[in-house]
Amino acid sequence: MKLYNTLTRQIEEFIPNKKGEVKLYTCGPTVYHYAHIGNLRTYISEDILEKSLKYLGYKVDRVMNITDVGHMVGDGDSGEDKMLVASKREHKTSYEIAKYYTECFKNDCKKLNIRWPDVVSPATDNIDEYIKIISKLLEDNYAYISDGNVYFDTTKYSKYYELSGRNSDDLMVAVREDIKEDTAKRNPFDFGLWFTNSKFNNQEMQWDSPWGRGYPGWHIECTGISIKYLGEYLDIHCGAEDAVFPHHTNEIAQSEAYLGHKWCNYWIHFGFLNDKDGKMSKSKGEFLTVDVLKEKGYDPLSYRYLCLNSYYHNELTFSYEILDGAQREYKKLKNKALSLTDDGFIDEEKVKYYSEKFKEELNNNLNTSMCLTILYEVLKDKELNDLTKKNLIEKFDLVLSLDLLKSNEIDKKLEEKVNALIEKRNKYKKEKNYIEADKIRDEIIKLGVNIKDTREGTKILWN
RNA sequence: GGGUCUAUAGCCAAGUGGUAAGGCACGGGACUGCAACUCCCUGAUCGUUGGUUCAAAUCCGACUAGGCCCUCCA
Repeated sequence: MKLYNTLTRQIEEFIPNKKGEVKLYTCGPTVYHYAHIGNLRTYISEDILEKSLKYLGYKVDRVMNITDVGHMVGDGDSGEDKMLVASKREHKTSYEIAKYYTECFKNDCKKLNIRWPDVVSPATDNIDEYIKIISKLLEDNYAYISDGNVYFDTTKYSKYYELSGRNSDDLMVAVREDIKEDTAKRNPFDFGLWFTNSKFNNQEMQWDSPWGRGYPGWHIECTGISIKYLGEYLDIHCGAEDAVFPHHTNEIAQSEAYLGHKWCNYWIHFGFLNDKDGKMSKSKGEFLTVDVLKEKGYDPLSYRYLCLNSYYHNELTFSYEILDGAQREYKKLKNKALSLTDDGFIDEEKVKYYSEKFKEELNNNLNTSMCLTILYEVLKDKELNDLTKKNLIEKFDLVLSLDLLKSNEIDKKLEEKVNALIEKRNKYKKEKNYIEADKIRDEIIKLGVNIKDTREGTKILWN
């Protein structure tokens, strides 16, 4: 399987540490608010990666963290803790906030057919692990204590800039206007491992540690959770493109300093979903959640289809025009799949042929756009009978997860009502009273379904 | 200022040296009493500009435009 590795900046053959097995770590969400669809794009991509690896025959151990210990607020750093701000806003404790938004995130994943990873661990469940790692980093002089906090010394780790391709001379300190430089650091790019003394002094979540009561830095949680559940050798670590620096850069530094050897061979990063003004955010513009899309009449899976129609690393620009297009495409595709019958016998040779083609495209850096093309090819292939097509679509949907063969729940009462109206309409049609017939059709459309006249009679089109 | 990624028809998008996949929309046709369903047909020389090559959307350089990052984010 070929994947684009940020570490080497090229597409390379993926070779796991242990043949046939993949240790996969994916950075999870910060649960201080609802996730917008841009956030969710990353998890769709990770879902595709996990399912593709499995489809290709790998055994996959996947772990994801939930960041439930606060960092900064909103899209600017006004010096308040995110969890704390949410607590005040909703009159709940930080723990209640975390629990609530974790559930919301889980529900969004369900709606988008994102499989919930086997291990999902909240940052606050692993404090002992962080303390163990930080203690060793201090022992080995990779870390130091200053002004009550523990920092990682980035000058002690020679490959610090390997992932991001930067160098210390060209980085700007506190580049954003509202950020103040932390003067307790020895070097400007050192980062906090444990805080007992910071601007978030009213942090609700605090724990005892050898360095005083406080809370862990942001980066240490992924290192701690990953090593705890997946061991010292990781195959793939992924996240959105904005995590390359500093988050993943810092993770590599502290993990390899702690372990004393190379930690993870493949780093995969996902492109953003932007709007016209650039990066989507929770505080600017429309706050687009899955539920907002649903309220506007979009199927969440139309959004999944939209994401699947291009490479995971490409940026996407969101607009309703694009989503409308994706929904149209998705609905048409699904209608075609659902209209397949169980006729014929399964043509094993053809199944093998198309399955291999599909695998080849997954192997090619997860070319999901081509996977969809193959799906269209299967539907168009005149030599294939319906049952063979169905069989192939079922296989492809293990990865695509677009529910292509799953007809929507049919409301029995509604069906009876619509059938009665169709009968009435057919009477008028026979009498060539098209005015009344059209009135009834309008009535049916108002009930939320469409109808289609075919040679075999009038059929109901469930949306 | 530096790093990094991207630029293909109205829209989404594949293609990684040999004369541009696929989908949607539009238009035309078939079917239909009509139709929102279905089926058939139809479109681009690849941001600009140099260079390498027998041959470039594909490699190299410059330029232009845009995204992301430089201690919040997916």
